[in-house]
Amino acid sequence: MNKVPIPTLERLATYLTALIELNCRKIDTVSSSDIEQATGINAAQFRKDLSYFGEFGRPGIGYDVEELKARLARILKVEQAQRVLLVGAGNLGSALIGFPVLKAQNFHIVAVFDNNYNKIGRKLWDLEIRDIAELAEVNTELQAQIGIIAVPATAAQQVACKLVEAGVKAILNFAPAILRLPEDVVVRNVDFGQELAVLAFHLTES
Amino acid sequence: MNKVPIPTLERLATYLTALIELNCRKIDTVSSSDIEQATGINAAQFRKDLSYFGEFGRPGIGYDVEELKARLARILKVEQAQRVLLVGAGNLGSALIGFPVLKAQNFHIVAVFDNNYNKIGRKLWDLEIRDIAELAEVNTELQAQIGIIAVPATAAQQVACKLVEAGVKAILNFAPAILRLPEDVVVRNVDFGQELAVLAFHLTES
DNA sequence: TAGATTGTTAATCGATTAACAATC
DNA sequence: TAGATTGTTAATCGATTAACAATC
Repeated sequence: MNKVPIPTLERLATYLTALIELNCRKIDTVSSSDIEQATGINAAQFRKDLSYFGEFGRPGIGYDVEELKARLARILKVEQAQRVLLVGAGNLGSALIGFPVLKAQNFHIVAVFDNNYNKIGRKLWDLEIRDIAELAEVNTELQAQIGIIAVPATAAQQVACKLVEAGVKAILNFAPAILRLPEDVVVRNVDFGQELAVLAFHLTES
Repeated sequence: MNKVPIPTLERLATYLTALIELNCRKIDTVSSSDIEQATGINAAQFRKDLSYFGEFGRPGIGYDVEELKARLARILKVEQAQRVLLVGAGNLGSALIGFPVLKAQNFHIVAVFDNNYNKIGRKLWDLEIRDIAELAEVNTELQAQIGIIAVPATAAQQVACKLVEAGVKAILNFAPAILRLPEDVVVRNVDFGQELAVLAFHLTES
């Protein structure tokens, strides 16, 4: 399990989604080329990706959907429910809490924080919005390891530091800001503006 | 301008964000190592990325912030306002319309569509939610080239086809689904579940 | 057994980084 | 001129794909 490439991990999540789908359709065995069919990812790539984690299939037969699904979920640590802290009770934060996909994938937002006194104390869906100052304290109880940053870019670095202080080890950052954090904290950035810019590049002059 | 790597385009957007920031701070000249400082991206990488598009700096001096910013915006086609169609008037759609970053980066959501008759005709912010069936018709007027899919995964493929029919050439897809589309249509997928799964992988057993 | 498909090694491809001559 | 920094070529690194022996 030595140094798994990030693209491999991303694809693992894609395979898992495809397997859940296949499982629903009562398909119980698949070959690597079936996976290529379903995901668009090269069959050799799929086998190579799995090889980082051991052996999963049977030569001449293929893979057991149910089993592979379970093992991938285990590798990605999504079979156990993961607690997630959300910072930022704006539109995006609200959308994330209400997003069915996250719960379906076993990620549970267990607390929301904001620094706006007009929001603190109010409810966002079924969660009370708490003061960002209480973050560390609240998390001594909750022990969440994942945090989501859904605040303006100007506040992002500061929020990130607070999350790390509170014991968070992995951060999903929606603010268009470059976060400087300790080596042992993993960050993934989602930047809608960047995504749209890459798309716009490909357009012909309008 | 032959075959620019996707990672280069993504970084271009990052440079642009950094340059806007530097410009605000009244800094008017930067070197590639200043950019490395600001973005964490290797200075040689930065120069290499620019080299796909021509010459931008002066040896011994560096780059003019104002000029570089303008030229990058032009390359990414974000100096001109881009019209964007949104499909899906749920929480995520609502968050996207209300997201200040998009407008700031010159992306304007000009129409929202849904298939839910309880929503059609209502307003989402200042936009009337329209019937998805009218998509192509509405876009003969608007001529938007970018579409955003913010619907459940089960509906994503169908929506994508409708967008393409309506003349959209670039799609930002938030549904965890693999879209099959004509070669000349560009797609970028944003999958929150996948992002969180990659993060969860890096956690130690809890 | 013959056909299918795996897991893995080797070959290819592409992207990142380093080095340096050109030049301000 | 001397020092700084570019743009680009070449070297390194890593990821993808192809090929194939092993095996069901």
